[in-house]
Amino acid sequence: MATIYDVAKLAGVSPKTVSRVLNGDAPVGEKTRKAVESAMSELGYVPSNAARMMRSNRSGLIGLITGALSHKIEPTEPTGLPDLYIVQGIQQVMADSGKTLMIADTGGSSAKVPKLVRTFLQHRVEALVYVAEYHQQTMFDTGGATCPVLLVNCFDEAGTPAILPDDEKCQSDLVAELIRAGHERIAYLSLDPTMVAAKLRSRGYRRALEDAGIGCDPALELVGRKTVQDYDGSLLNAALDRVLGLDNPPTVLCCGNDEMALRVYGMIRSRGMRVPEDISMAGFDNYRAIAETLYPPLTTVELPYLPMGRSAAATVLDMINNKNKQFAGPELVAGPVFWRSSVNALNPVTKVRTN
Amino acid sequence: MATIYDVAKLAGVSPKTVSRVLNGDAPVGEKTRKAVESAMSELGYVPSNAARMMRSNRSGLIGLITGALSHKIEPTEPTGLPDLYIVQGIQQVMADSGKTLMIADTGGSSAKVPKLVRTFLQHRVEALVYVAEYHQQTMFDTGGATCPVLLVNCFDEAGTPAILPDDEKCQSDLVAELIRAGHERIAYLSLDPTMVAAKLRSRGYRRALEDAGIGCDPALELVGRKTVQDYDGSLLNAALDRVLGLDNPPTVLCCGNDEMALRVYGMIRSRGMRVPEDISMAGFDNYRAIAETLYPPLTTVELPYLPMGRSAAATVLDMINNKNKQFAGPELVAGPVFWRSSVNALNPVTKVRTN
DNA sequence: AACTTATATGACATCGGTGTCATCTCTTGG
DNA sequence: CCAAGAGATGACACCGATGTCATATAAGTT
Repeated sequence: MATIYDVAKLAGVSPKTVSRVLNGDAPVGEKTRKAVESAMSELGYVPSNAARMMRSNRSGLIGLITGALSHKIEPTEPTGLPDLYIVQGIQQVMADSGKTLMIADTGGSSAKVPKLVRTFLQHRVEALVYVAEYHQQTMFDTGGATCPVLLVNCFDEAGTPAILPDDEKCQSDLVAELIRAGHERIAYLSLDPTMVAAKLRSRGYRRALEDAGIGCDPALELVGRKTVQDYDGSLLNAALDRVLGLDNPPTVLCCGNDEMALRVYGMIRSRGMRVPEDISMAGFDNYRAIAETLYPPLTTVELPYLPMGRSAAATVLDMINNKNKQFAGPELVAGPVFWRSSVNALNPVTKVRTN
Repeated sequence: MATIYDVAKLAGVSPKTVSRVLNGDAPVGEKTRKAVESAMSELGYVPSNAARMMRSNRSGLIGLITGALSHKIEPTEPTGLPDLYIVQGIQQVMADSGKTLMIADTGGSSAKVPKLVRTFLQHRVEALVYVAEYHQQTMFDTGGATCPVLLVNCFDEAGTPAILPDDEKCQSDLVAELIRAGHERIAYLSLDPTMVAAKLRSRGYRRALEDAGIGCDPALELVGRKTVQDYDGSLLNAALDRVLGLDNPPTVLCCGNDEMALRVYGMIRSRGMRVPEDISMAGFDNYRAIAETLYPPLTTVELPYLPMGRSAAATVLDMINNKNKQFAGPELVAGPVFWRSSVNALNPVTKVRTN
């Protein structure tokens, strides 16, 4: 591979002049520039990043650690691949910034993380980004890295800067829309409450009710799924029995996510009820394969994973450029409500968004 | 960041001795090693890959270019994300080999490729891998790279080494199973014949018939989809009319892919026919969301994208280690037939595989 | 003309490792 | 007892860029 010396010799100039042509950081005579440029293309010269970096101490690399590439990508499990979207968002912004993204996959085992971090540090990445597959608390072992670290879709006790989905606000926005549409008896079927997202969504549900001055009825708030593995739906069925059997039953069922809504659609129908005439339904995630395919299409709310990725990339670049700057609390990113026909509008409302 | 000199000074030895401890390439006294190791951990020393590389001229990097991260990941479009699986496979093998994979995404525009290649060359990648999103012919602009180049899921005129899915053998294997099950009138509804995969699958269909001594009936081979965008299904419906109206109609419908089979299921039913009692069905891709969910479950065949990725990684490593070695023709990788109840067994057969 | 300033270029050291070669100290066998 | 070989360590140059400083020429100013 040709070096800057080869180019210099062929062009009849000093290596430093070639360097100047490369970087444009000092004036170079027109004739000299031409000579250097033709020498470079003749030799197929490409500057070595390694050599460049030794001098400047800036690698231009960002290390990204994720499990996004290693899941089973099975559309039968409607998880929606959030981390892949986040990685996309990060990639988009980085590509424009001139930094190069190094992506390492954990292959599903977090035990590999320290080794991956070490490799990144050997490459002198300017920052480390860790993307989790769902909203959770983690312990990201930075192996004593001194570079900026950003967590995405997760957070830790130490208060490392993080970009998080605003589950609470999304749920609250959705419930607020339901209230605007005239509903007051709103039931909530939550996911496993040990999940961070489930807790936040429930809180958002309650906050929307309180903000509207309606108040929470504990009888309307039930757990619809106990563990991530509990797929038989018996818990959900029982919860549904209980809430529909109330003296003052709900007019809307808010589900912890779209998949649960899909199941509830079936259970509602097998009870001889219609959506939305007899009861309205709402989901969470805007998992299109479900929300748009169901009949009637499902009103839901979306966590903006792509924007989260983009925001994460912007934050990282900011951290690199302003090393001293303090980054306060986690950044929360919320997404839009998608209003579809699964909710019966008791009041005439302005549509929020139909697509 | 601590350097090897800092470690050497703290441990009271020469930098070269520290280097020896790092690489284990020469004997070091027990006491000296201990001293060096504790100095390293005390300083949090991590060797600089850039410096290391300058001397050894081996970057330990593999460049991967793909659009896998940038698609719309919409399970409503049942494409199956082949390239993402391939990337996974490559990642798995690379992680074990000690090489670091640099992944660059084209963001859907192939115009970015030369720039990405250039960035990779600056990092002195030891090989370049290009992964296409579907089986196709390409022109991969290597920008005069002198390192090994491998194409995956695509090929070019120049005969660059490539790893390809064996569409022909997969289709032929599937049809051979249908014949073993006693079928002789086998129709084939192909994808757009301008697609490489469609041509190969049709060829596999014909070869299986010829190998079995049955011979091809042109009336049984029809185009079911003209362009990638043609989703209204009118062409498919017409083709179905034609083939079902034959004096000697087929006993099986082989579809260009599982998605087409899904549509045909509906069209068959709306004609009052049952699968498989009145007519058997087969697909292609083993796109689980469809093949396992349909009733009855769909017999189909799978292109082994993950193994293709693993094979690609192994090939690349081989190319790096044996620069002189010649790599003949593209490597074709085939996958298994999944035998499900959409095919009526006219003969008693041994099951191939039910899951 | 003398002086300032801008433009254009090169010499040389340096970044942090590793390859080469030299040196020194022990063993060990003849 | 001494040569030969193994083990342990260091001095020094080098990989390919760029930062610093020096120098030479041209152009503009008083």
